[in-house]
Formats: sequence, structure tokens, C-alpha cells
Amino acid sequence: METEQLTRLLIAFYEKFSSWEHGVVKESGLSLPQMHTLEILGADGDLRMTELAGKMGITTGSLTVLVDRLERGGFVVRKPHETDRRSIRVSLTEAGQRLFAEHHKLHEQLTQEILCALAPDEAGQFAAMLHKITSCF
Amino acid sequence: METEQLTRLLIAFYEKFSSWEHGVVKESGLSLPQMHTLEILGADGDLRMTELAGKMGITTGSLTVLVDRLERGGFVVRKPHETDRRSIRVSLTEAGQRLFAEHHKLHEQLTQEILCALAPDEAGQFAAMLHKITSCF
DNA sequence: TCAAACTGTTTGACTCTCAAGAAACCCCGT
DNA sequence: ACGGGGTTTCTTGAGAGTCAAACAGTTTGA
Repeated sequence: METEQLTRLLIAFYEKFSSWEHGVVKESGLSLPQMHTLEILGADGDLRMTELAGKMGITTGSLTVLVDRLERGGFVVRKPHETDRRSIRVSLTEAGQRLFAEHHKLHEQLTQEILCALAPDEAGQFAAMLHKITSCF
Repeated sequence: METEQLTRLLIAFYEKFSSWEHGVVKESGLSLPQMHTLEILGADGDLRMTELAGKMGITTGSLTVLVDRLERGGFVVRKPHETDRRSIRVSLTEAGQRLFAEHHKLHEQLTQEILCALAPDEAGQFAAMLHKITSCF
């Protein structure tokens, strides 16, 4: 197995996935970082600003303005933290959950298309390899 | 094979790859779109503005300022097109090629790490599946 | 108790992005 | 020739995303 060839395939897959996401998110009217925020909150539930910023790989300063806009759009809401008065819990609103669910459904449709491209017995192998790979770097 | 599980794995892989790229590019001092430009020019050779913008999924307006900065940094150069005087050929300089080669080497190191996580006979299967998938959506 | 650490916000400076439009240019039909 | 229609490049203006650094309020631990 030549490294060069696999490198090309990995990059091609990443590019393709990235441009798919870009196109799909554009349809929703949100920006990529905004949708990313909704995706994380949808998967992990309410989070504090620092936690959310950490998971997104951005600073809290960047997140502040991002959450500002999402809150203005009615997709998330800031709630005071129960025990720590410094902290804030960022939470999806109804509209936010709806948009997240809609977006997630598109992800599952993409997964279906990918499954169609694979032989039935390959799907499980592919998932297992993906799991190994994701755990390793 | 449950769709939900594979969806999670695909997203996790994408996120991981994305954050790896982000971290690696940051080291180089360039921005993500700037390095992306170098990667495409490195893989495809000289391109006209419109071609480059098309491959990157951005408008020529966006590309203009991007190439401005890369040219100011000495990584690319604008050359007049031989036959079409409207057009411009964007071309990597020595420094640009060096930076691209350096970045590409990091990609190959990542590929090596991924290969280490797979069994010897899995590598070929994984590449074949990746090829099928990338061709299908 | 009180200094150090933490949390979220603000500010200033870049960068990316697009849409709309101006200018230069090519090609083709007349 | 040559003139119009389409293409291509580039500029401009506006809106976002990003970070680093400075700030204020809160918590923690010595």
C-alpha cells in the first residue's frame, strides 16, 4: 500500500465532505461556525462557554460574538449556571433543536448514500476501521 | 449496520481531520484558506483565477484578496496568460513550493499513522472503500 | 482573609467571504 | 473590419469569524 495514494484519497474525501457540509449549511441560512455550534450543543446538551469553546477549538472571545448572533436569531439561549455565578449555560431553543434535527437528518441521508456505495459486508468493516483510525490520532 | 453509528463515526473523523489540519497550518503562519490555495496549486500546477476559485468553492472576489496576500508574502506570483490577456496564471514561487512540500510531508506522516492503526490487509480495503465513497457523492 | 485563578465580555486588528459593479478583453456574426 | 454579447478580472462595501489582550465579577485555596 503506497502512502502517496492513500494520502490523496484521504484529502479527496475530506474535501468532498467539507464541500458537502458547506453547501448544506448554506441552505439553512446559517454560517458554518454557527451550525457547528448547534451541532455540538445538539450532541452534547447544554454547555458552558468555556466547554463549548474548547470543543470547537476557538477562544471564548470568538464564541461570545457567535453566541450573541445565535441568541439574536433565536436558536440558543443563555441561562445562568446553577452553582457558579461566573458561568453561563448555553442551551438550544425549540427553533435551535429543530434546525439541528433537520441538519442531522441530512447527515444521515449522506451516510445512507455512502452505505449504498459499499457492499453489505463492507459497511461493518469500514465502521470498524474508521473507529480505529479516529482513536489513533 | 446502523446508520446512526456510522454517521457519528464519519463526523468524528471529519472533525478530527479538520482540527489536525487547522493545527498544522497554524504552525506554518498561514491561514487555512491560504494553505488550501497552496495545496491546490501544488497538486494541479498553475491555474487561472477562475479555475482556482472554482476548485476552492469561493468567488473570484474572495480569491483576489487571498492571492494578494499570498503574493505579498512571496508564496505565489501572478503571471500574464500567454494567449488570453484578460487572464492571469497564478503560480507557486520557490518559497511557495517549499511550504507546500513541507505541508504535504506532514500529510504523509498522518497517513503513516493511520496505516499503523490498521492491519496490513485492511489498508488496501480501506483505500478501495474510500475510493468508492468519494466517487459516489 | 485575600491573593491567585477562573469565567465571560469587550476591544482592536486581521482575515475571509460575498454581491454588485466597473473595466478590460475575447469571440463571432455581419 | 467592427461592434455587440458574453467572459474574466478586479475593486469596493458590508458582514462575519478569529485572536490576543485587557477587564470586571466570582471562586478557590493557602
